[in-house]
Amino acid sequence: MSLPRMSKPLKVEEAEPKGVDFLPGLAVDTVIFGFHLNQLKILLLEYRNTGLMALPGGFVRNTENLNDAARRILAERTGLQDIYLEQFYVFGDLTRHDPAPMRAIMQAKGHMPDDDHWLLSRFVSVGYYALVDFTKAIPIPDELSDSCGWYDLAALPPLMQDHTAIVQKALATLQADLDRKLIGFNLLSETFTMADLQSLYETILGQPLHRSGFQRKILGLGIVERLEKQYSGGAHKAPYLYRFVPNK
Amino acid sequence: MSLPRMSKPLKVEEAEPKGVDFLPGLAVDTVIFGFHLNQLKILLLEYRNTGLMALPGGFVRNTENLNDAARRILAERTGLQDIYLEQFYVFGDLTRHDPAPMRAIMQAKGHMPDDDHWLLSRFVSVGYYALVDFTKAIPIPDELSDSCGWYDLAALPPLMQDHTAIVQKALATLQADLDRKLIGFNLLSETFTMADLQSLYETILGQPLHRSGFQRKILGLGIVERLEKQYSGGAHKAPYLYRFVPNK
DNA sequence: TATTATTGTATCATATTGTTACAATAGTAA
DNA sequence: TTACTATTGTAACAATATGATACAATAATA
Repeated sequence: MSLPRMSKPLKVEEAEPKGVDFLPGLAVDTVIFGFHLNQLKILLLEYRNTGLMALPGGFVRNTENLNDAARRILAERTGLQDIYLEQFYVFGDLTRHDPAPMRAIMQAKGHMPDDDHWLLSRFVSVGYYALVDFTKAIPIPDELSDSCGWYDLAALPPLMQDHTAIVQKALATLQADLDRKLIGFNLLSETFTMADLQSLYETILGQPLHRSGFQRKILGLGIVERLEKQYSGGAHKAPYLYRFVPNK
Repeated sequence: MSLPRMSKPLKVEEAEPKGVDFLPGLAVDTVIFGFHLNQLKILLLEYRNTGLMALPGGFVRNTENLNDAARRILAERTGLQDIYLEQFYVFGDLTRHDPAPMRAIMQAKGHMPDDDHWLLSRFVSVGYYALVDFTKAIPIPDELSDSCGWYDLAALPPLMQDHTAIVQKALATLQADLDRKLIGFNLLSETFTMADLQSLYETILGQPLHRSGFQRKILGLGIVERLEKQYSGGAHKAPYLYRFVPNK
């Protein structure tokens, strides 16, 4: 969650948003997966002058669809455009309500909110996840954040509120959806080797796969086309590059 | 969605709820599946003196967990207790906002709400589904409803707001989850024949299954135990009864 | 006792998956 | 040039799963 940016008519100096512009009590948090050097990564923000790490999140405007809000929030907070986001769970336990981090964030911005300030109230948060090409998705922190960057999923820092649990739930959903949807390809570059793809699957599932069967399975699905060979400089046979063909 | 019942200190006559007791803008709608005579059924309410048909739904108290609210709402509106509900989607499009049905419901109760009444504002609704034993789940309408009963999923009446779309999404989720979870058994009685179970699967999936392979598959999973034979009076071999064994 | 409808399971064919093996490289080093 | 190494693509076989058919074993009924 975040202090949302205002729409254009307001200046940055008035960055304290009016609660009346947003659906009260409803938030969106996004878990953005990337893949690099055989590791799953997620995007985290660091709230300015607080050391608080959080998922990119925000609030839903009165005038926008929920799913559109998720895309806007991701774009505003990380700079990532046109990312397909998928709902995976709604987090609505009372135990997730903890006004302390939000108060710290507001105080770091020079605000001293009353106890009944709308940003300190209970929020139900809709979780979304997305898969992006690590090499192309260059995150840009918004004005609320000291940084916005990739963190190894296997070694996350402590996160604000219940965000660690949100990440775990997103990963579980990703694992369950891996076979049914053509998820993996969004995490790789335009072209990739079969070893790249297998490594991705193994990393998501957390278990090794048989190389021969994996290749046979993927090729049998008819969802990749073979391109030229990749001469990478290694002392071994050069692997083919593949490309995902979506229209099948 | 509904006008929620108040907690005990208030009398039925004061049934107009105070918005301040609930999370504003957030609703829960439930799709309760049953199975009877080879047909999938769902529970629908009919709002009193309006003819409006709706899913059992309601609002989330400030003091309860979201998932607990779903169970409470189902119990209050239909009388069904201790039902395991599962989230399946959040409906948050602007197009679903239509104050007309809610105004009609309130007027039928003798209220004349202002245009800015909280119940007439936009709501984001969390969809939950559940599977219940048709023979044991006897729905009881609440005081808001003329009736609460089972309707054939294949021939639903027109529903309020976007509830038809909510039902469709719930069914799609049920179909997708059928193999991964042991869903079907909640829809049958304690004991059932293999033909009962196969019919259920065929109805949910909307396609016929091969009898031999189905039996082999289910028995191979080790999730049912065979009981005595069922002498049903038909002029044919008596089928065995089976029971679901959850601890496997 | 024959007939009928249904059930449980065997059987075979086919498809899928698990596993091993091996030829084909692309570099490196002798 | 010629081994040598690591990796890749795929064949080959086994094991398992699935699709389809067949058939014996009933419970009632006529």
